[in-house]
Amino acid sequence: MIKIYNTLSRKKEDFVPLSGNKVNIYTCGPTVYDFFHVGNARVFITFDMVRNYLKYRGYDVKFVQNFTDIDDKMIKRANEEGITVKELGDRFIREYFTDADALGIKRADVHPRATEHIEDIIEIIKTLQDKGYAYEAEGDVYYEARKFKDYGKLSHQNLDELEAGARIEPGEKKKDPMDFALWKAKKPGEPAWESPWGEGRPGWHIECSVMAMKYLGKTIDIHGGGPDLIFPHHENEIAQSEAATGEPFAKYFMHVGYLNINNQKMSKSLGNFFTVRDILKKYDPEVLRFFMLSSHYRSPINFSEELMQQAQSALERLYNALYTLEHLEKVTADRELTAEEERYLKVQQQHKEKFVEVMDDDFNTADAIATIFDMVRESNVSINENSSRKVVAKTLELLLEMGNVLGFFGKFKQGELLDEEIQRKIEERQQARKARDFALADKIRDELKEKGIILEDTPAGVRWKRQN
RNA sequence: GGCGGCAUAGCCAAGUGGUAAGGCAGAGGUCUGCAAAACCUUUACCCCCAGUUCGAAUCUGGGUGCCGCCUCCA
Repeated sequence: MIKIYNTLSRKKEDFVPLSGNKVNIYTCGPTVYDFFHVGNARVFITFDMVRNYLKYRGYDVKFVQNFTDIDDKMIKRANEEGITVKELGDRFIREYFTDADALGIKRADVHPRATEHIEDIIEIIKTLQDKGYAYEAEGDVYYEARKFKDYGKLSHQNLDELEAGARIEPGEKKKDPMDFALWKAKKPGEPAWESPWGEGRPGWHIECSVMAMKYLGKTIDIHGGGPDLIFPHHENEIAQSEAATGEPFAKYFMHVGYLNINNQKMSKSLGNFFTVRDILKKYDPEVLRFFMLSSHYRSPINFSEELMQQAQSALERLYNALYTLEHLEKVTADRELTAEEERYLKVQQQHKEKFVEVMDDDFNTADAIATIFDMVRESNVSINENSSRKVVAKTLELLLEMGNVLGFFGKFKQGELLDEEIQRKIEERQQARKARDFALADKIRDELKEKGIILEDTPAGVRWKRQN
């Protein structure tokens, strides 16, 4: 039984989908006004992992992640760049996919854009107005928070407490500080759409309610996002959606922990801001992914060069085991298993069961990675050139299976062949070694290293791998 | 002021009642022409104090420190 920590109850709950083995997930995607940063990346990677794992466990997952392509930041940036909001959005949606693809984040089933759902948004706002939850004020439309009696159930605050901390901006047309905009009247120079309230654009929160509902139905199984979305964004989504449909908006809310820099929240004003694009200049994307999944998704994590280095070394250990197994698969004999090998496979099977057990427990990827390391040690100790090929193949298969669930081992190309020239060089070096001409042997090894091929001499022959 | 989180080895990080997984780094060793990889050995008063319990890193109370949300923010 999979357990998920639900922000609504602040408890781990048994995961029971609403409808059989179908699971609908909606996560709040980026506002596409810039490259996304490592904090965003953590959220995307986390939900990619969640989605993978649920599929691995046999669920039929439908995954939707939106692009916010109209809001204050979009307008501001577009003006700075002297381009339209549409052009800005198009550009950074492309950039999103470039980085997300690199990180091994799979495409959602639907990536809806807010600006392509203006009609749907207007419909819902009208519904809210008809039901008495929304009011118009000089071309703006606001949601009246006090009308929704469950307001605050996600962030576990009551309205009066919230209101004590709230500010009213000068010139606001709200009746109450906790009310929030569903529709904003056009200001000079802003993109706008026709509506029953005049020209304007949607507020931020309503887009997610509308798109989630449109693609996944009135109630979704899992809704997720970054920690700072709990309030007000998700709180407001609940208020809008549940007022409009009369049904629960989402069964489980999952929120990822912060990614900090030097134990502080990343922010542009502190100058501790890293885009994924920058990180990938220095590190392999999979290292970033490994780093993220080395901690539980709800824990805050610190980002630093040192930790990236550690992650890189750790990942390398995993890859080394893979390369060794692949090499052994070529040189071992195809024969029946020994009793010892049967026992070994049983132990490996237990590691895999442990992997599933800890992943079932609210996606404990840190523990899951530990089971992969356990399996690797077992393999390194027990498997060698005298092993049965079946055992080698089975080990490799298990490792790849577990690694792939977490999105690792994307660079491991099984059965990859070196081109003939390199192959010839390796043989030439072996001849030199046999003749004890180590100067030549080392020279060849260095030459190949420059081409990114690392040679390692093992009892089972020469093993090669690609650098990084 | 309201709400919440965190504190485990040099670094990172699992672990919610039975005396501490895993990784990185360090030291020593084995193997090896060298290198690499791998393996073995080695490193923890679980922030402090009190309590509950046969037994607590794990539960309770108090304290200290750090962080976050309550305002756009992943």
